[in-house]
Amino acid sequence: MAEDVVAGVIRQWEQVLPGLELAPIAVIGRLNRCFALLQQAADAPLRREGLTRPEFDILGALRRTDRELTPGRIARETFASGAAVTKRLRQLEGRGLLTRRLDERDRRVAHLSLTADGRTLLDRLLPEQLRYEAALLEGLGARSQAQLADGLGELLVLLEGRLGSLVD
Amino acid sequence: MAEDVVAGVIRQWEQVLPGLELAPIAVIGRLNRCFALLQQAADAPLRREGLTRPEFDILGALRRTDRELTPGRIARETFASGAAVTKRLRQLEGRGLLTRRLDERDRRVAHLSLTADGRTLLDRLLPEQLRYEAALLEGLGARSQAQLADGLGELLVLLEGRLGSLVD
DNA sequence: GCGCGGAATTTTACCAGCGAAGTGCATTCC
DNA sequence: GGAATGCACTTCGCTGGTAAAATTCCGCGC
Repeated sequence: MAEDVVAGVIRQWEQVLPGLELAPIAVIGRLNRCFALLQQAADAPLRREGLTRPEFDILGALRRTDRELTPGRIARETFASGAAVTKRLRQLEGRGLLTRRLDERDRRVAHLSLTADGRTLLDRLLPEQLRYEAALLEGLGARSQAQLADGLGELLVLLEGRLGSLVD
Repeated sequence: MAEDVVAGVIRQWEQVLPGLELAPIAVIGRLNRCFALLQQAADAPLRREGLTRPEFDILGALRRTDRELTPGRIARETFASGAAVTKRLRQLEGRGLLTRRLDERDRRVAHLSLTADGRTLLDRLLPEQLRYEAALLEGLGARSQAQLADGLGELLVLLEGRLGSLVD
């Protein structure tokens, strides 16, 4: 079995500063690297359509919840800051992928929904994107994949819970 | 066992667009979220010292390889673009954490190394950072943690190999 | 009803990173 | 030896992100 970069890094540390508890690197370091590589690799189909991953996430959130969402809700749904969402909405609205409807009762809030174009684009792009991602993960084998998904799920629960308590 | 956000997302998709192969989301979607949360949470000790994670990585690369490195080497070692490294080096050099020595044979290249200050800072910060990360992961249990590290390692090997071939 | 607290969103100012172009240098090849 | 090629690094212009302030508005308490 080939060795990944991080294993080498860990060995270096052991040699230079022995006695450290390096286990976190094995998880967090690898996670960081995987993310960096995936970001480069995994969004190719999106980029062909001129979409970034966060933009795609917004379209996806609208599609899968299957109703209008407010900017604030989208921000929470996609783990993004309000300001970032504002910019992305403007961009997507400009491309005609979604529309904005003002609330009559509370005029601070807007309700966003996919246009026909936006919906068509997403419905075409999502399966393509999923196939592409599946191809990337192919070498893993179903078993490892499920195991990895489980582990990440546990971690996610943990982090979601812990955020705010340990943050300092 | 509590459920993570992504499980909910997957269920939504199943309901709205049944028949899609959603397995990749279980891995890649979770990985993305974990990364986002970790980035917020895990770098608190670094930020207290006014360091970003990529800057810390540079200091770490110099410390653990235990010799001078060129900017290019650092870029490869830390998975960053050349331009990004240039900026970070300037920053770190300005703070007196590392020094630049010009090569005499080839005056294009510089050799960077930690100053005493930089080394002291890293040697103090690294254990602190590791303890902090360990605390974040604590709830996982050693078994899950090792399993997760393994899975991520496999994935990393896969991605390292595949990059360049599938990128389009 | 009127003002105040606070919420939802946008705007502003700024910073980090990227790709591409630029600079300076070594080396190769005639 | 001198042009040509190509490398190591930096600079430049731009895009996209954030934090904090500004804007707009609701609804409560008096």
